[in-house]
Amino acid sequence: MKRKSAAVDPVARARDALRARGMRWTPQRRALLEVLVEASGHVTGAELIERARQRDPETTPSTVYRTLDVLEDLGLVSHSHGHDGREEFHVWPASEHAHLACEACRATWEIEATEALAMTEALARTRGFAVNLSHLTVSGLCADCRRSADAV
Amino acid sequence: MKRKSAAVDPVARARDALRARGMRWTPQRRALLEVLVEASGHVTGAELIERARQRDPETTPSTVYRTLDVLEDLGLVSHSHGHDGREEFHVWPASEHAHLACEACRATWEIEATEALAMTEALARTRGFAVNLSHLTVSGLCADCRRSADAV
DNA sequence: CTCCGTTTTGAGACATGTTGCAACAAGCGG
DNA sequence: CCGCTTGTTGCAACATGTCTCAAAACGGAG
Ligand SMILES: [Mn+2]
Ligand SMILES: [Mn+2]
Ligand SMILES: [Zn+2]
Ligand SMILES: [Zn+2]
Repeated sequence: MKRKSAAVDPVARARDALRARGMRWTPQRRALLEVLVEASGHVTGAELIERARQRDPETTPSTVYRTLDVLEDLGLVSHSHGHDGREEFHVWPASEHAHLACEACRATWEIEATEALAMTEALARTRGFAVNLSHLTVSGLCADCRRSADAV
Repeated sequence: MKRKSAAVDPVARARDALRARGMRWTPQRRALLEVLVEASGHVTGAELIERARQRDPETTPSTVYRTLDVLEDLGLVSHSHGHDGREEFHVWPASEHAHLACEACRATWEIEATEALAMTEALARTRGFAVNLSHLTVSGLCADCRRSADAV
């Protein structure tokens, strides 16, 4: 049997968060939330539209993008940027992390907060700057690709 | 009187670099190079098209973007990404640096290589990863905006 | 100077978002 | 259940790039 406890279901949590701010719970938002709970890893806006259209072919891009903005304001999703600079949404990550991306082989890795501490600490100390870790993508050459490049 | 010495003029340097690779020196590329030498700071592709059109209204976007790619391959320009993820080109920077961007007030700062060393070193040591510093943009809240946020 | 192979350009279609605005509808109060 | 208020949607236009392909032209050879 289902319980209506406050925060078990992410969809219900989103609904409550919206209503708490005087915003509305619409079928379009509900549909996107359902897509998001089934997503994992990093997903672009275009991919989310695609998936939402499988549920409802009437799905409109502008509504999806606007909803993603709202959800980001509520802290329910976050985004970083892929190689092309395109936004990639990150849904309910297990832990906050930054991203590492090899420009050559296009592989990516996640950097946990502890590993990123050296950098965030330095910027906090010297500049009082609070780094948005989830938004951060560090690109460059991974160990393997670096070796290949040296060989040339 | 003008000298044809190898590398004084950035435009000539670009021309030589292109020819050395069997690529061609065209009026379109020359025009963009002339725009670039007069640019400073960070400039988006759209802005460069705009400026190129002041010289030659026939300027075509696809040609500009392709030329920027070529120049980046040659190491003559580099890009990072602004708040919206849009590419921002950096022309012949005095020194290689990363970027710091406040999400609230939209101010930006440059981080010199020495200051970024803490991070690049850590990633090199733990992962053998070579960070592309010029491409890096760290976003978050600057000291001032952090204070304002706390006050709320 | 002319010819030719290869690179480059420009046009147009396409991809991915963003924005203004009028119509719509969620949710509240009566 | 009904009507309002106000947040939301969908459309269309716009912004910024990317990609394909035929036509143009750079630059070296003859
Ligand atoms: Mn980039
Ligand atoms: Mn972003
Ligand atoms: Zn790699
Ligand atoms: Zn700020």
